Amino acid sequence: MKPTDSELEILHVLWANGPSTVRQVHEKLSQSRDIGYTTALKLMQIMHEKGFLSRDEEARSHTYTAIVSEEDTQRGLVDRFVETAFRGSASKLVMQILGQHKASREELDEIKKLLNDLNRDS
Amino acid sequence: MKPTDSELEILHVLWANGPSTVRQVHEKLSQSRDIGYTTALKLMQIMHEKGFLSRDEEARSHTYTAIVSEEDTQRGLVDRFVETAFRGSASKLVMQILGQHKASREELDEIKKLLNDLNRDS
DNA sequence: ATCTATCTACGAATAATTTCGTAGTAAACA
DNA sequence: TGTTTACTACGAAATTATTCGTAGATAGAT
Repeated sequence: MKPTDSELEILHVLWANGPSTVRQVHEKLSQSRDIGYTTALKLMQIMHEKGFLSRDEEARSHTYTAIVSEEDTQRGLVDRFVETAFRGSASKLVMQILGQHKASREELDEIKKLLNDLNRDS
Repeated sequence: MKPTDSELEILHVLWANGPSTVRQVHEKLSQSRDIGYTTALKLMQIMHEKGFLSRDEEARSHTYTAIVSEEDTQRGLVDRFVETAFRGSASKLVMQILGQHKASREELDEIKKLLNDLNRDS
């Protein structure tokens, strides 16, 4: 299933920092936007119900861990996005990005290398 | 502002077919999913209010035209998507896609050409 | 002239998401 | 021991998106 935008914010924190308490996640989120503690709590509870997060209830403050991987999640999101925004044409999406200079010189080189590797295989 | 998923469906029809009546759009949408006529109507009315579509009310069946361009819209969507799903790293998104073999050989070649051109400019 | 089909407008139900307040409980502290 | 602090659970409000039914008007057909 697809995480919502708010859920993604939380996943990013957990992916970057590893298993965390609500307090820790809330602290991180607070750096970029206004959000109440119980809002973060509720979101993480819901994500636990949905199976996005596991929860260690040993300590009084539970520790949450992302069950879904960053790669798998992003793959799903990209699939959906390509479908809705680009009617299935992934290459049009890539062209859009590259045309926008959304990547630095180094990144472009990295992408080029990947492309060459792909060509070699196929 | 960002069009919703349903609104994007309609925009895609208008971008592909040019100015159309609700009837025509509804017909197209019906090909891919179940949707009532008045649902399509309502959506297009809302999109008109939001400024996504212009409307010619001369005839009894109004003719709607996409005001926002496909490119601009997609640019906005990509920006947002890169932000929420990839924390701002466009190149990670590109790598994701290319790694997924989501593009055909020809498309890959086209992308490579674009990359070369970009390198030349910068 | 009447009936039928087609159109718009509008209200409202439903669902999904986001938000936070309150209550209850346990721990830490004075 | 009593008070303050920190935590979870839960309910529910607010918002946004999606859906469609109904009413009223107009055009076209009989």
